[in-house]
Amino acid sequence: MPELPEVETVCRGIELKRPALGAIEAVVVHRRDLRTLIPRDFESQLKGQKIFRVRRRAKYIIFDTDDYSVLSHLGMSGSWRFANGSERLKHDHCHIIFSNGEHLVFHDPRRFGLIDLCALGQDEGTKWFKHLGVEPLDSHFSVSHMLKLAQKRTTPIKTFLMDQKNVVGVGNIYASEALFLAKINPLCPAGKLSSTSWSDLIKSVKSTLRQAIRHGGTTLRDYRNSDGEVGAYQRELHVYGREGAACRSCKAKIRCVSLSGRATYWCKGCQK
DNA sequence: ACATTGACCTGGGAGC
DNA sequence: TGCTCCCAGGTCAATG
Repeated sequence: MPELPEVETVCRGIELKRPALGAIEAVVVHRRDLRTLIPRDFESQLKGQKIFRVRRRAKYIIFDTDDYSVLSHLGMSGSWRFANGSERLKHDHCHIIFSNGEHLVFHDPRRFGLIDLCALGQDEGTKWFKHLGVEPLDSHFSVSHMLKLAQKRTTPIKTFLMDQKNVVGVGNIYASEALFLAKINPLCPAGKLSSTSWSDLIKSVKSTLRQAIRHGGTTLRDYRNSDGEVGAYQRELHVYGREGAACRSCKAKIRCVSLSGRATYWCKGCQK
């Protein structure tokens, strides 16, 4: 479910409450077998640690503690939420219990999510981060960089944009939305984009993601922030999920095609 | 190296 | 009500 704006929203929500949490009193793992196993010594390593920062890299949430960086990916259906008591819902797989009584709970029906641990600040060297591309809200996401990466690539630009080795954080919703805003056909081979098109696309990706963050992300079904609230960006979507509806710009019918097995929404009138 | 496909897992909605 | 089928915001391994 969650793309960059949703993950960013969760990070900010947790960071807001972080100063009041105190130290980790206990960690309870109910189910270890997520996308990979939660490390067997996860509970003992984190006990007594204090989280001093919550940050994001790509679609990963990172909790920096005294000695460790906890890496968490939400997969398609994962969430972290604050809970008061030790309530345990179906698919709650891990509770982190703080000295102020708050519980931070990882919930993930499909178990595509991930919780892992590395030494503090060593995240960039892990297998999860090693092959990640540039951050889309960073200055390194530039025309020259993307032109070079896309050189001779025949894969559709929409697929290229979603490949985390190129640029991170853009998933199925925001890829369609950014391409619509940039007026670029999602099927266009990545290597065929001119520098003008790349310039438009980079601006569109940045503004789409920033807007979505401002709206607290997109909730199509499951997504909730750490306080259990839904996002609001679903009301702003131009093409995603709107097959057959009239384009907000040219009134043509929004189309849906499958690219690399993912539903891809676009407007034939606007995106040449 | 690159492009494409299926697998991972569960739940919800559509159709019968 | 219940069954089957298809779909879902992500990533990775396997295949040409």
